[in-house]
Amino acid sequence: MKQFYDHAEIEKKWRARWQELSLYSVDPTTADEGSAYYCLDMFPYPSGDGLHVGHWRGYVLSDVYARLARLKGKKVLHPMGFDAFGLPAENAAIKTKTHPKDYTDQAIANFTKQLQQLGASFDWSKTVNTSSPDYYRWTQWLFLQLYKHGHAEKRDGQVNWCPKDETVLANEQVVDGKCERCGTTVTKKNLSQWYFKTTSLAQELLDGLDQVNWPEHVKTLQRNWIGRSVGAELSFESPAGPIAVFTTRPDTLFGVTALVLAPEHPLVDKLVSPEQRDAVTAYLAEVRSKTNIDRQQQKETAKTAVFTGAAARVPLSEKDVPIWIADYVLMDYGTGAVMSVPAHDERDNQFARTHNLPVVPVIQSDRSTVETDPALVYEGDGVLIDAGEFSGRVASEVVSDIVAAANGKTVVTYRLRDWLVSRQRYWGAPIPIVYDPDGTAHAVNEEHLPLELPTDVDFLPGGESPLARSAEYKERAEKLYGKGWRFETDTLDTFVDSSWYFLRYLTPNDATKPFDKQLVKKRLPVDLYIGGIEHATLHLLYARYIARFLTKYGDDSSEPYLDPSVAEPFKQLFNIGMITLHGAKMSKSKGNVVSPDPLIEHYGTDALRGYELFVGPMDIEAEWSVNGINGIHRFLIKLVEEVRDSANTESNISEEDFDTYLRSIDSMYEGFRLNTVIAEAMKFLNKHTGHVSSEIMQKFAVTLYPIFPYISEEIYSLCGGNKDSVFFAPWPTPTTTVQQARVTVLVNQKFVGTVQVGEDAAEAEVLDVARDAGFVPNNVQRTIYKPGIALNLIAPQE
RNA sequence: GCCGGAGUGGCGAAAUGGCAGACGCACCAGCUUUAGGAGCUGGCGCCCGCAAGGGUGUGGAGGUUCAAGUCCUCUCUCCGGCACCA
Repeated sequence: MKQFYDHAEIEKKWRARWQELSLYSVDPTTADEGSAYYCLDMFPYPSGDGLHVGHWRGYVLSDVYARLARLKGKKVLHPMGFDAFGLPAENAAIKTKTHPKDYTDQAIANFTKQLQQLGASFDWSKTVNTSSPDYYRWTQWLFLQLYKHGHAEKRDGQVNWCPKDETVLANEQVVDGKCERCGTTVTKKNLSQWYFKTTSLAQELLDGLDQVNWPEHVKTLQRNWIGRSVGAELSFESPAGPIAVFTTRPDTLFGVTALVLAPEHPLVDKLVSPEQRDAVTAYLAEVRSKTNIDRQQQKETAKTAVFTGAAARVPLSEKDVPIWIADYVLMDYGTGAVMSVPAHDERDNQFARTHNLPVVPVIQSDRSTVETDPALVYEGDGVLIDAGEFSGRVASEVVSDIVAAANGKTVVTYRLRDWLVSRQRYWGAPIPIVYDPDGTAHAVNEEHLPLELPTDVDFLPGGESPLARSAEYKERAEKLYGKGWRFETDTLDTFVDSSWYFLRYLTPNDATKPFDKQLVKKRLPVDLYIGGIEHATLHLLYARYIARFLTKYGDDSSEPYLDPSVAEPFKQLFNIGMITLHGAKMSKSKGNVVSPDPLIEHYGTDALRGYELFVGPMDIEAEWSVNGINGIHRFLIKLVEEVRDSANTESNISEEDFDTYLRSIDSMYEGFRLNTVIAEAMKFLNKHTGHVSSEIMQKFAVTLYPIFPYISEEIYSLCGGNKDSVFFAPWPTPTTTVQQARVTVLVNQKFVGTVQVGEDAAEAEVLDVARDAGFVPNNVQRTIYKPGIALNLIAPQE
């Protein structure tokens, strides 16, 4: 049968035709607001390993929606580019002793070729490459705008350090205490680094989630990551001055038995008494030697801590409590100081019991009144006891009174940390900062952008940026800015590159500005963004932050860089389920990569596209098994055979039949249920084999085109489709009216079947239809009709 | 611990509260054959039965309803995320 479906021939023919017609190249300026459709893939990191069948799934999915939108009359922008800076290229280059640029350019060439095999409708005239100076000059420009508005700043702090990659990492890049890229256990280091102040937009980032059509679990991940909590800041007097304490439970103030500071708290040194000096010094040294992992593991064990020798006065109660230092208190959350209430907080309780501090219950509960076990912690609500003038009142109801009486203020705190963007690596965009001879930072002049990567360096990592070893880079700074001036030698996190690429796709070659504000307003937000869940708290958060920044701040005038309508850049997000093999994500290092090449060779691109979608629901992980592709292939063969036969067959397909099919797949396409779209198409063909007329087949081909573009073109043209390509065909619309209501027929309260009737059908009409369907017994005495829902027939029992 | 999501044949999975298992894979039987790991026809949840047919069935226990995989309550298991965040 194969001679009738020569996929290689068909693909070759139509690929050439598409090329000739420049079908997928879109001028973004032509669309009006209503017809613009932006279908975006999370752009890939071009690794030398190439594409596997897992990568395919997302690109096929986005292509389906790009083509579908086109058939429905949209002016579709469907670009593809490369997130080309980053560690893997650098590491691969080190390993193979090539330059990262050569490695990357080659990988991009290879990727491009492989992406073209997909038969996807990418507009390659819009492509971007983040490692190209034409692109990263604008990444640097972006940094300078953030700097100008106080959103980029350099500061000392304890940072996550990956000893293997020899670079710092952002909080989001540390997963389970390990480096997201290489899995090495992350350690701490004190370094002066550049940060973007994501925390200053935390509330906006949280609120914006309510406006986007994203999967609920992704929104939840971001909400958890931002981690808003409302509490109060109270001031405790100490010998070293007032100490601010953040708490979410001001109602437990009277139960405070200690004040605990983070080891890095600035007042530690001033507070320590001479007798405790040695003990504190030893403890701080011990803390410094611990990794994050060590520190976290104490959660289950005892809490280490040391007494400072000083005391603090608790507001309102005016009691004096000891001041301790413990590493379970984090300097970068809240104020770095915690009021310890062991009776009503699990951690404080562990701490207090380890160090023999008193446990004082101040909220009455069944347990605390009856029991005397200090290990019992009651975190719920209740009536206050031993709480001065507040005794006898309900804890949750006196929070604001206590805050006011203690001269505190209500504050909101976030778990989100600022985004650490410095990297001590070579293959990234140089941070456009120059230091004067005194070491003061200055923005690089915009006319000096792009600040290009020096090429005269050995880029082996060594704990400081390879850029610091470049003689040329040093000379360049002095030449431009004067003797003793030097450039910042760290490079930017690659997530900065990818935080704005979707803006650049509209004007990828504009040498005068990073993006066109008016065009962006017209084309964004992105209508459909497709990518993996792994970016839920990385890329998606960073890109939202940058978009927020650009819509909030502007050049010199009051006008923002971007129209506020783009504050949420991704209107709809779809998370593509990963393809696994033997339960694991495909990767070359695990050796479980399935290449698409032999499958394309044997079954064709269309069959592989279809199978990628048919393996299961698109948002669910799917285990790869090659067996199923046969079924898709057989369907395509049948399709071609049907076309061969259709010239001289009489159709037995009513308009209703086709419309029923059409309505089903329409709603399935809408709901991303592409596995069932394919199932419906199979069902339709199976049912009507031998009886599909050319006319119906033409329409059928259009409905299959988003998924199977090559074969659809072929059968469309064989059936007399009179356009150059299905691309210009209209999406079929139903010609018949639908029978809206499905009415249930019951006899003596017992279900006998359902009938389809018009939405506002009268009882008599429903009864007629039910009788025709054989549901109505002869001896019906009475009928009860709930319009549009159920028809109950009462008949005497035999 | 907190927050999400999911449990349906041998497998991937379908099912606006209305005849569970569509569609496909695998398997079985028969046919065909120019070889088959090709094609065609039929069968295929489980139990009883030669069959017609009957019973039973969507992790478990209750409930709502004429009717529940679907809605409600409780519960078990698995997956994902966050977690010493005050």
